[in-house]
Amino acid sequence: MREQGIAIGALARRSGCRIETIRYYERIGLLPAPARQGRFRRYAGADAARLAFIRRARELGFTLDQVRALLRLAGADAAGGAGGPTVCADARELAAEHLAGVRARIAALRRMETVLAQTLRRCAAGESPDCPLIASLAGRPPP
Amino acid sequence: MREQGIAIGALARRSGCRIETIRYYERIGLLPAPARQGRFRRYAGADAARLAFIRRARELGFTLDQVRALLRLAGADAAGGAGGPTVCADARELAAEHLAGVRARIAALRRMETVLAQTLRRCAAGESPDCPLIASLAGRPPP
DNA sequence: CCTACGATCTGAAGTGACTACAGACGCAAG
DNA sequence: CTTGCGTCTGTAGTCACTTCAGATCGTAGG
Repeated sequence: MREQGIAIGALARRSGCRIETIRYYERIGLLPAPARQGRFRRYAGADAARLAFIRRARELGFTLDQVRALLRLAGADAAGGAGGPTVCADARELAAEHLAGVRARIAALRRMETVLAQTLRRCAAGESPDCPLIASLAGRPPP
Repeated sequence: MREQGIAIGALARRSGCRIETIRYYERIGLLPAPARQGRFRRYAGADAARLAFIRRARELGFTLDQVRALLRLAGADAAGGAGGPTVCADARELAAEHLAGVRARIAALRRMETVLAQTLRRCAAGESPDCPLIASLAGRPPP
């Protein structure tokens, strides 16, 4: 058995994470330190699965601390036993909180979008002597 | 003339920025170093107006670099002259780019929201043996 | 044989926009 | 006298990476 697992570059390609990100996750303890062949990291299937989990969670906008918690829950889940419903309830709570945050951010961005789009329309109309965007930022309200 | 201008705390209250933020803006050159009375900063009306401009721009989501550019444009605008239309066109371009970015971020957040809400519904239903959220993060797709 | 290349390694520093903290100063009221 | 307030300076911490400098290794080409 010469080559067990894959190199970090291969893992990066497979996972869509960058090499530096993978090493960063290792440094902060999100990924375990993998096996080494000489000085090179070699990743097994479990490592790749864990990284894929992290990546999906990140794509949903979870913070790394939340990902850490979700990984712990996933581990408790996989360990089996009667914890199942508790695990799901905990995960649900975490996700619900995160969803609320996402919705708040959407709302904030939409308010920005509305004002920006409105101001830009008045800019494009070009009826004012001074720039409506600059004017409204300067606190000279539109008539 | 004993007391010219207002103290940093008063400016913070008036502007809605925190004291530390005001000093931070000064450090990075977004606000000019104000006059001093002894060791205390004293802000004049122009400073307050500039800070208000910054704050409104930040509320619309512009980055500090964009705010810097907008301030320069506002200055050029106030200087008067034939630059007016050019200034407005530049500001419009800046804002249009920013608006596109805001819309992209809204779209990304909405994708997250959709997936999160969907998964949470399946979680709440509680029909699966394992947690649907954990399962989907682990790459075990829903049936 | 020498060299260039690609992949990897380590450790440190930079990003954006603040926020927090430590420790000192000066002035007024109690 | 001491307490408290408001301010000062300077430094470091946050989040999730990204970038950089400089070293090391095996292999392929000339």
